[in-house]
Amino acid sequence: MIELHYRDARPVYEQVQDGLRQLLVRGAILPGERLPSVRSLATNLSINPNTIQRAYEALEREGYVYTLLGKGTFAAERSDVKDERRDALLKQYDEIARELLFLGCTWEMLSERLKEGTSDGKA
Amino acid sequence: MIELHYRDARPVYEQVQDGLRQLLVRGAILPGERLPSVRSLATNLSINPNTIQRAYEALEREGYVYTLLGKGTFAAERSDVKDERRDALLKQYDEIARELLFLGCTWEMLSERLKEGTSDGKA
Amino acid sequence: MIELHYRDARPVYEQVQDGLRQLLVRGAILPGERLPSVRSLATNLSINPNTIQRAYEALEREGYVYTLLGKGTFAAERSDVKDERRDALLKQYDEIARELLFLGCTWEMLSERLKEGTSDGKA
Amino acid sequence: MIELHYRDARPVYEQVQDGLRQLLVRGAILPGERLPSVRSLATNLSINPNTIQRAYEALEREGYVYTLLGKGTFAAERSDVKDERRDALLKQYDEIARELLFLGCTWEMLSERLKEGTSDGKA
DNA sequence: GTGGTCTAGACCACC
DNA sequence: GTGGTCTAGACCACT
Repeated sequence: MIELHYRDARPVYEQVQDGLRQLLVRGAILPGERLPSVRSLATNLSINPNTIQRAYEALEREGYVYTLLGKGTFAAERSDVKDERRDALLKQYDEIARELLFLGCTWEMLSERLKEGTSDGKA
Repeated sequence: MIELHYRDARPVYEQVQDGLRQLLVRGAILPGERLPSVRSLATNLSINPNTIQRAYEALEREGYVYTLLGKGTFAAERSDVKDERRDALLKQYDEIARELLFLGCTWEMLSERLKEGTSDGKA
Repeated sequence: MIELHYRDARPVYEQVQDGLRQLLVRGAILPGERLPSVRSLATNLSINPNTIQRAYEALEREGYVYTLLGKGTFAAERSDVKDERRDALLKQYDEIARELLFLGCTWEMLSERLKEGTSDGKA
Repeated sequence: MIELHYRDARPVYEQVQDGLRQLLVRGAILPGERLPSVRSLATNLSINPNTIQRAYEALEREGYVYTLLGKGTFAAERSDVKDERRDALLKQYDEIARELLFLGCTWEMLSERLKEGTSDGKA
């Protein structure tokens, strides 16, 4: 379901978070569907439940999932959220990029960072 | 001192903000030095003082200048706000880019936005 | 909805900002819900739309709301911006306080400022 | 000259930074006076020169000292800097405190943090 | 003189 | 309809 790379620079919880987000965005997990429980996913990936917990919390913060206490974690209903979130993020992206360009960063340099992030982070 | 382009997509206050930031980062305005007063710069650029005020406010939030009531606005003391700020911004940049990539944005698309920002308009 | 005190030392836009933030944090305005339009809230409180605008702008910077051009301003989706934001602010708080204490401020003095902020005026 | 506490939660470089700042603010090191070299202070305190270096950099960022390449690090000339810096910091302090109070922090809680920071960080 | 706030009213772009 | 920008001009408090 999710691939982990321990040689990766990115922390494990971030890899879990990204993996799940990918599944959610691509529709592999449908709105309303329950995500695997923290403990089951932990044993499945052979990592600490705390790490899974942290990823779930981050995803909830981002609006992709919601948690019902004692019932589990579920994929967020409205996929419209994505569009709104994307627009809001793009606005922030532009603002930050604008300032970085003045601080000596070239757009090529920033472009590079993007490409690195795309390649599943195996770098 | 600062050039304004009214045909530009970017709002005037942002052009002022960028222009001043450039002067600050490049050392054309030295740490501790007083920036032109809101009113004088306004008449100088033939725009409304409110617009200058807004730019100064943003620069203060960003940490490039500080302001003393009744005395004026001054370039920040610390010699390397730049590096500190750049590191913090890059972190945010990575986080936002990572989520945008999963929200369906391609890195080519984001790269495109960067290039546009380098030249002139924000559109 | 929001009470304004014109005799207050705090500027009006800050009172609006605080009032809305309180409603957002306490859940009186739910995530995703639309806030009143700039103009409607302005007439409602009998103040200028520009003042409301400024408050909305600040809240967006703080992460409590996001805005869609031509559609309106909405409460941020993520359920716990609060916790995230509080942790970040506490870190900044500690850093600033530490330096202030060395700059000759006593903790009693800073404590005093806090109490003043709790009740009404900023003075 | 400076006391270090290894059981302290605060990192060593921060303790060095605070210790030196205290000496500077209290006038034990006068404006223009040379601070001990990175290496000599390092051997004196029996810690890594990198740690000292980091503290010096932080102090320069804060405006308390300046560095002449190859000559050493010196206490900043104008003690007026302190007042301006203090005012700027107080403004930030008020703003952050204001938001924290809305996020569920009580002023008693924040006051506590201040007191802890005062007691030489031995907690 | 300085910055900071507020108003009234205009115009634009987007939905 | 919505938010976003800008102007003109006023008033305040601080130095």
